[in-house]
Amino acid sequence: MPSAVEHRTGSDAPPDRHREILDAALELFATIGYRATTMAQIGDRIGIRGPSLYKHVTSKQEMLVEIMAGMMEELLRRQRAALDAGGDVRDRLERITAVHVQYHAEHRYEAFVGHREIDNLEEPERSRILDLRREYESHFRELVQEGRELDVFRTSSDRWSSYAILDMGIGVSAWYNPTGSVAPDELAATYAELAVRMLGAGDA
Amino acid sequence: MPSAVEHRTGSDAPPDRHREILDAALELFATIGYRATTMAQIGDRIGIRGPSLYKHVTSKQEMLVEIMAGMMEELLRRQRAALDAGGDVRDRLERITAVHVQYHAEHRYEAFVGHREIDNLEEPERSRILDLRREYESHFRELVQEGRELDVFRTSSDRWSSYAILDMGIGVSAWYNPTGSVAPDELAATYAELAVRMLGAGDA
DNA sequence: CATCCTGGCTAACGAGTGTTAGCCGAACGT
DNA sequence: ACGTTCGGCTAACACTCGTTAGCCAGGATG
Repeated sequence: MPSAVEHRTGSDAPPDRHREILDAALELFATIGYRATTMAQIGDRIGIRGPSLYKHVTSKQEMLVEIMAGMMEELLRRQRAALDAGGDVRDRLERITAVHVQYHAEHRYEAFVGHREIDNLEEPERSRILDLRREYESHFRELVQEGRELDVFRTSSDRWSSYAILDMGIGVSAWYNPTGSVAPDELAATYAELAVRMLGAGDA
Repeated sequence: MPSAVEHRTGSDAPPDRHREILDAALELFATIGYRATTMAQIGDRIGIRGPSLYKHVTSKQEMLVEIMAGMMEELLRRQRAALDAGGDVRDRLERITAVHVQYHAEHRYEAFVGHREIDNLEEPERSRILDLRREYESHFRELVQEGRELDVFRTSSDRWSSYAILDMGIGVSAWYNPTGSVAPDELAATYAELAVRMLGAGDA
């Protein structure tokens, strides 16, 4: 289920301009930033002029909202699925870490924009998305805490450890190269292992 | 050696406008971003008008250059000192990790801007600073590699592990609260421990 | 006292940009 | 055939913002 529609080859398949525009915008937002991106540039990417975009989207700001809300909701959805799959604390922490990293590799543009452009969202969307993010982060913290109380994890601070895991995953979206030789799920598994080792529950 | 000059209390002590302006700019760049920050806002912070800034700085872009170059050079300086202090691989890795984290906590604005605004630097400054960053990162990777070859560290990839350590430190600059109860050096020590555990060299 | 320098100010320019208005050709339904 | 809708286009508006020009008060300097 690829989210990008590539070059129009001829004139078959319905263009789905809305998606096409959002994909172009996403790439530009990720590459040069929301404020630096102009409507004309987005139009260029799909071969139309800037003002023509308004036949398909309502504003630049709304495009950012759509991208960021979609990103955060999808991320939470996957995290919840990982948690609902059950297992012991360590299993669940490995799974949500893997989900976290895999998403940040597979959807590095969405993830990168999702973290970098929050302050360019106008209220009330900004607060709404920050709430989602807090919920997302809290699942890591609660799991680390649970593991520590069960003596599965050893850590001096649930908060710092969970932030460390979160941040090393977020970092992936900044350097991951999809044309490289490492697959997202491979990277995810490696990072999950790093995380549990960090929490003092390595397989030694 | 605090870099910020706070509220003018009266009219003593030379204002050192240049520093004052850079500090105001830094705070704004970190808070709302380089492109979103206007010269008028920077002026507001120190009680003068936007155009008056040009009596002390040459341009907005040059302020960004000064901030980012200063940050990266200072970071490298500290890292080199940590490496030159010697010790075995594990000692050195713990030390550069601690330096990394401590700087990102103590100078979270500089660090945050340093990573977020790179693409807003015009060439050739951008390339120059990216070179410094690559050098900085390579020291982590080389140390991880050295440790792995000596069987001190166990890791499936020097590159990924070192990126993980780097990114969890960078993340600190985004969430660290200087008015909180945790001191930068305390956090640094904790993260250094997390790092070596991650590399399979925990004290267990 | 006269002069100059420092560092503020306002006014204005010029470039860039999101968005709106209004036009028009092509495809399509009836 | 004909009207309507879709989705392009150009022109233009409204506004923001970095930067420059030019003025002036006040203190330092001779």
